[in-house]
Amino acid sequence: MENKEYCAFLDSDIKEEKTVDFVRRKIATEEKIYDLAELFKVFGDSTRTKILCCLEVKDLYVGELAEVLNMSISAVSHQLRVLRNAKLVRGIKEGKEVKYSLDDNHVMMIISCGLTHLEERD
Amino acid sequence: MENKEYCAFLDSDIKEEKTVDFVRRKIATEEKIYDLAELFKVFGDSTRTKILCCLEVKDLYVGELAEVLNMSISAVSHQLRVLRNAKLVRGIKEGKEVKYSLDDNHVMMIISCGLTHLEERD
DNA sequence: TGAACATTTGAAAAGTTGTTCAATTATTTA
DNA sequence: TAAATAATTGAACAACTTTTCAAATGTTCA
Repeated sequence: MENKEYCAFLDSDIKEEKTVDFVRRKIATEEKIYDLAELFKVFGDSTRTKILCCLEVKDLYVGELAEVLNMSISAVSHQLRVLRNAKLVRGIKEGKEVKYSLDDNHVMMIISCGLTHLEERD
Repeated sequence: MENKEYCAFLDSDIKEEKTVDFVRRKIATEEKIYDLAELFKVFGDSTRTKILCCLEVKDLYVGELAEVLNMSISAVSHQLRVLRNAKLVRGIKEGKEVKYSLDDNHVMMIISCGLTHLEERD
């Protein structure tokens, strides 16, 4: 900074340094960005996205989901665990069966946002 | 359907069949869900999400992004291509350098949706 | 209690993704 | 024109993900 009026070369160096620091200071924390990416990763698989779309229509048992998706019950169950861990769906035991439903209303908001982008993009 | 009043066993079979068909009919097309998952996959990596957060603060050159993220220029460039293909960012050549910016305003809407979910979840 | 059913779980195989390294392209400037 | 700089690209490797298969868990009901 004290070199400002004496040396144009150093000055431009300092300016660039500032841009980087400025951006670093303004963006969300490392941790928040990591969590955000983890959340989107969950939406980033068409099996899981399809499960979410199904559950928006109607709460469903694991076996029903498997039938709709044309997939093995085991594969669906594995994906349901991922969705459960991300708190996107919830499973409630009803006798032998487990009925799944969307866990909160942001799920469909996020999906709608995505669909809007797709529509305006193409 | 014509068995309805004669056979409870068959009837419950038919009901279950209907649920599956109902859900299948109501959800978005296979293709739309696939595209949606592909879009979210792009957000599902913390390097890329961080790039988007940086570009929200300020348009930046590839080298500046690399410095902010503390990554190689090559790694950043590879990720910028993914973001470009998804039409989330745009690069404009300025001499030797390329200045990147967010391609549309849904990008930050999608990210905000995600952040809101995270905040209300924890 | 034991058979039948729905779901979950763990491990392995097949496929995908992200980073690195080296080479290439494109632009500026000496 | 040659050297320097910024960015892109392709191939290879390591790390991770998704599905499958087999086994385990938990619940109902005969």
